[in-house]
Amino acid sequence: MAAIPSGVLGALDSTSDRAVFRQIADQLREAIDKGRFKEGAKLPSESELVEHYGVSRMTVRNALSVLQGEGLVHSEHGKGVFVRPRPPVRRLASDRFARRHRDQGKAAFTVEAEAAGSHPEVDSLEVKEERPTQDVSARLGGPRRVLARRRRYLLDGRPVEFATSYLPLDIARGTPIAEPNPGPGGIYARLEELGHRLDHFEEEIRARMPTPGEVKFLRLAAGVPVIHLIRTAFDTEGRPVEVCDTVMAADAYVLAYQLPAT
Amino acid sequence: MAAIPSGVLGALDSTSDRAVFRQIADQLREAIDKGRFKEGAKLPSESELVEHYGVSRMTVRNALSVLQGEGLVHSEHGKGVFVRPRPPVRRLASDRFARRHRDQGKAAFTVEAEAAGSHPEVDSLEVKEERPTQDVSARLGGPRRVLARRRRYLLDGRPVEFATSYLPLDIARGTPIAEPNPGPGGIYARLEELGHRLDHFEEEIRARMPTPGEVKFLRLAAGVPVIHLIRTAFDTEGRPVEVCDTVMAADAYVLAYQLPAT
DNA sequence: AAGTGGTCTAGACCACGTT
DNA sequence: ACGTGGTCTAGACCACTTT
Repeated sequence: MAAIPSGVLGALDSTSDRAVFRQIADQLREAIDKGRFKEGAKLPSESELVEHYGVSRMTVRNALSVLQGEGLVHSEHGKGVFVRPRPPVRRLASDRFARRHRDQGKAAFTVEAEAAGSHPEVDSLEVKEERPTQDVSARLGGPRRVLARRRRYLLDGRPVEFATSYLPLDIARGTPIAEPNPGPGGIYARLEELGHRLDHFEEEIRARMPTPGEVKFLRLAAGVPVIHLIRTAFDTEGRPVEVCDTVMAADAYVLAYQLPAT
Repeated sequence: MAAIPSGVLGALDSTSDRAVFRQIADQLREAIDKGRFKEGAKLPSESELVEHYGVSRMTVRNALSVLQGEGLVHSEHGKGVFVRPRPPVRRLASDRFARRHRDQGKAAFTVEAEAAGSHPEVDSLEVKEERPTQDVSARLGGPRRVLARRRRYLLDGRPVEFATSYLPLDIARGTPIAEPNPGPGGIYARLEELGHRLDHFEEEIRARMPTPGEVKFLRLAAGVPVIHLIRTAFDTEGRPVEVCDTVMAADAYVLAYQLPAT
């Protein structure tokens, strides 16, 4: 067991009334912030920290779990605890649904990811008719049944987003929208071909900790929240024609919007 | 010590390879989801859970800390562990900076909160000149010094948001913008009076776990992320005239935007 | 085989809140 | 005084990864 290089971590202040595990967490956090442990670097092992600070292992683990909760580090069984690297971030611009981005043969996600040098994938596509939740139904004007399109997006093998689109059956049934692959330009292009010219979108954004199911499906590290985005698309007659419910790994996204000053 | 009512929590599955503390967390989570423990209700005490499941106290605490990390429960020293109630949510609409909302004598936050029946407060106002971070400087076109306006917003005594506005000195120095109270309509009204008619805003949104400082300042419960919003205001000549850096308690906000389909 | 983190036990003492 | 959660110890055994 290697000793911890001197100067990297300090000593405990026994006169302080701050809990020992918090002091240890503070020192590790500071060392990370100051770059003494760089992104992806391995922290001292639990037993090294036990020896360095002269405390029990549970106290050290308590300190490390604080940092995990903050999203600063992640642990790998049998390997160690590492400073969590920041994954590449996907920027969603407010013009991402502009008609001009809809002309290509590929989905917007694919085009954009390849432009950024990433390898995009879409999986777990499910298309079925179902009964909407009360919230989705209300947003769509009260239909009793809807078409649901579910898919998961991955960048370079990492799942980053899980989305479900809901459309009223009277619009979507029997159209390419009900097919797994709706064709070039996606369902928005199909909606316009069906006479529902899109007028605007409304988006609602929340952030929260993920459910255990979301942790699994998005392979989220500890301390990573999700962004929950609900978008409603309106046609030029003011009718809501689609609700898209999206859960995103918060460390993989930055959302950008432009607001008028008028 | 009261026994736990039968039927509320099940028994452990010793044949499962799922860790015991996870099984306990699963059962408590399910009981909360199904409403067997309602918002604000007290969970069984640690010693009750110890007795019910026949495990050690650390195992029970481990289970409870899982739920805390998910933001489902919070603990109060000496009192118990409670299902975390959802605080009232503040909805930020995309027209919140429209000129028509700027005519009143009060700040937008105050007007809106009172309309919603809440008691708004603004505190810890600090106005000073300082050297901007590299990021803020770049967004403002590269000034070496800026005016910084810091304030914290509270609703019904609870801090919900902490914001700092940065403005180039050549615009703000010696104007009402550099005063603690910039007057009716806020700094955007003053900017327009100074000849910087506002054209549009750009907002960037991220979500992450809070730093220890943010936890303290916003009195955040465990398992509550923050929404980090950076807004840049542009005048009609295309010049960035303000950058506002805002950290919000994620459980107190929903952001709403409207996007054009063009 | 050796080192790492993951789980669990059975205690102990303390600080906080209520009765 | 008593029940609550907060902190800490000193072990134990296990599962995973690397040597």
